[in-house]
Amino acid sequence: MEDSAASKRSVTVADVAKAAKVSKATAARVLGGYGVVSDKIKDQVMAAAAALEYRPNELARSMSTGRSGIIGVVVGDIENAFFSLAVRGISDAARLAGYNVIIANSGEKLDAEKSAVDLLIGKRVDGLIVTPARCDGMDHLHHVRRAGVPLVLFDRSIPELGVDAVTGDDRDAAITATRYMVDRGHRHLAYISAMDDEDGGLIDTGRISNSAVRERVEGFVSVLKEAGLPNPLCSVRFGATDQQQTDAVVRRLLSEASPPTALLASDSLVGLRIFRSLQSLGLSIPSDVSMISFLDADWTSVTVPPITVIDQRVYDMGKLAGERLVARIERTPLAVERLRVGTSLVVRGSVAAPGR
Amino acid sequence: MEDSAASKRSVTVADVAKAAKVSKATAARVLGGYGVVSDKIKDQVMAAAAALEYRPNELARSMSTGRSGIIGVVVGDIENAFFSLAVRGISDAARLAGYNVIIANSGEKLDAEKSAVDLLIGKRVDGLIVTPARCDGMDHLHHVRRAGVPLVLFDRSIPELGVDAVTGDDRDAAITATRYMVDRGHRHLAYISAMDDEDGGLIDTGRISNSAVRERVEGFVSVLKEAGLPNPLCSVRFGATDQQQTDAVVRRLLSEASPPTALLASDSLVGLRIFRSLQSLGLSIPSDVSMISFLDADWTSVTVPPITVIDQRVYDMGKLAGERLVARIERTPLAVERLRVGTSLVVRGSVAAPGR
DNA sequence: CTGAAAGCGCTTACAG
DNA sequence: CTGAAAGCGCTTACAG
Repeated sequence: MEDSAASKRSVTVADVAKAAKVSKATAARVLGGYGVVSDKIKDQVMAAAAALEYRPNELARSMSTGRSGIIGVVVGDIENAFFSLAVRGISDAARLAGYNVIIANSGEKLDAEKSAVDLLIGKRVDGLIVTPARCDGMDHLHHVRRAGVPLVLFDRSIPELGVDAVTGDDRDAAITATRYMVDRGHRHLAYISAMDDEDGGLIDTGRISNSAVRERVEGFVSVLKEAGLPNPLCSVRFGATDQQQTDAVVRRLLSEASPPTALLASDSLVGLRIFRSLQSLGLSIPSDVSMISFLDADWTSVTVPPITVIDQRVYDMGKLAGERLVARIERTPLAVERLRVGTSLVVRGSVAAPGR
Repeated sequence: MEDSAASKRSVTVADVAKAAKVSKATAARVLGGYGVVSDKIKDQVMAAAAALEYRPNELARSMSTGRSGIIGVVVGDIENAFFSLAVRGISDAARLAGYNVIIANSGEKLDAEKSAVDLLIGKRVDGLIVTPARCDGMDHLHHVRRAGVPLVLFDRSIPELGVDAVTGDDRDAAITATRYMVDRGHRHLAYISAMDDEDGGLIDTGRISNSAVRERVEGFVSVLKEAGLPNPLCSVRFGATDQQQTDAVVRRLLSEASPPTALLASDSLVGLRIFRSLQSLGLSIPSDVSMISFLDADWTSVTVPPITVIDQRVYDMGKLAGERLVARIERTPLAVERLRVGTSLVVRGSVAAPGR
């Protein structure tokens, strides 16, 4: 017990060198696995290192080499299945390339995102993957570029930044899902997102600061327009940030003059909340209200009815982002581009013709 | 584009010092926020730092101070809701105390756990929280202690190690849940876990290497014994690692001479798989088979019927572990102990009297 | 209050 | 193949 109480100075190359009776440089060479050393001496050093339980100080190593071997990832909310799946994809790609990952949460707040980025830059990460909370406000990201740290955007793109982005095909996905519902006869639809409520309702889709949401909304709206349905912008609702807010959004929607008969949920958290709202209102799916949710989250397949979803292949998105960043770190010559990962509609049982 | 292509040398205290026309030491003092500096000079330095976009190199800082400000966390699987919730609790506690968190996955494999621990020690984390894959095989954890790095065990305890552990009250939780089912008349029960199958069936609960599972199984078995039910050990099944394996386990169980009428799932992933297995077998819950799952995962409340669960307060567990580790890092005098976070049974609709 | 020097534990030329 | 020295960017005594 007492032996661990005092945080003793850890054993260094110098200690190993002394024990092995060689110079620091020689010990460092075998311990660091670089340069050339005779087998005999190598064995000596290894034996000494093992005896002393030497563990390299990666901090010092990074200081000398200028590489930390760490990839920084800033996500919106690690508890969201979307992000934890993405992080696994990123981690897998990173590990394969010999990098480790350090994760920070922004809570989708610009301020938190800024400090997370600063922190990671401070730790001298070799590269950064970030899910920008807003596609305006990007000074901190410009700074990352100026600092020469490779950057890949995830899930959302900011063309003005001139960096790679890995996203879904959000517009197409929204179009497919919306059309699917329109084709089944729905004339009153609503799109529901957890984004902060733009006060005063949505005037202009171009002003939505999250590019993924913007493109989905644009896809949604375009289908409504092409079907000749009125006021498509009024069918887009924000603010479904928690169960209570979602209940309010859904209740307000359903008490309108022409209530929607079909709902499109912007992510699986919103989808789950909508499901609960409808359930608590005693409405049944799909006979009273149809719904489709983004993301093939686990809960969507075990409800009654199971939920029709847009499968986003988030793991692949994460993996691709990780691979892309590694390529950048290693200076592979590559044009800056936006990589889109395709989605597909998984038809289950939550959409029917508008009923009664 | 070209300006970011070359990863330019980053700006250092020396650069700022030169621009502010002061010594390195002085610049370092204001930039590092230590020592005393006149307001006038402080302003000069800050202005220069802002102009140059100085960002401290935390690596160098850590080298000098011997503190990294990082807490390392090794979890079984970050995609498991149990761990992502725990990580949020840990992160919150860490952030509050001014620490950052770096997460590594072990996939519940001892080897991966060992390298993750080595890696984190190499990065000179200030402390470590680990979910030991096995409660035997703990050389690497002994080494952590010998290196003087504070360590807190999460979810599972290893008394021989003499370090703090934060766990649930697994035995009591299992007892409560099992009793609940026995009290409703069940005489044939089974406990199902995703742990690797011990070849040859379970002989001795003491040999289960994961203490959380062991204690749950012991609780489960003790209730069966006290109810005078035969062969309690045979009612414990491992290997429900994925859907296919779980289907096999469930099918085997239900085809026995006296098939179980009530199932206890060791975690929410296993619970979900069991739910699907039963569903695909056309069995209904609870009229054909009753079930209870550990962890109040989101899917459990939206199924039909909603699932009766053991609510584990995982966020609190994580927070407590984080706080405890911080206290250790900061040398708060505290006895080594095992902290148990209480659980509660959330009764929903998945248990009924054994029917038919 | 400010500065010059040493040191943290590595790696990287540069000699021998 | 091996060693002595300088340097990475900070902080920390030690002087002045």
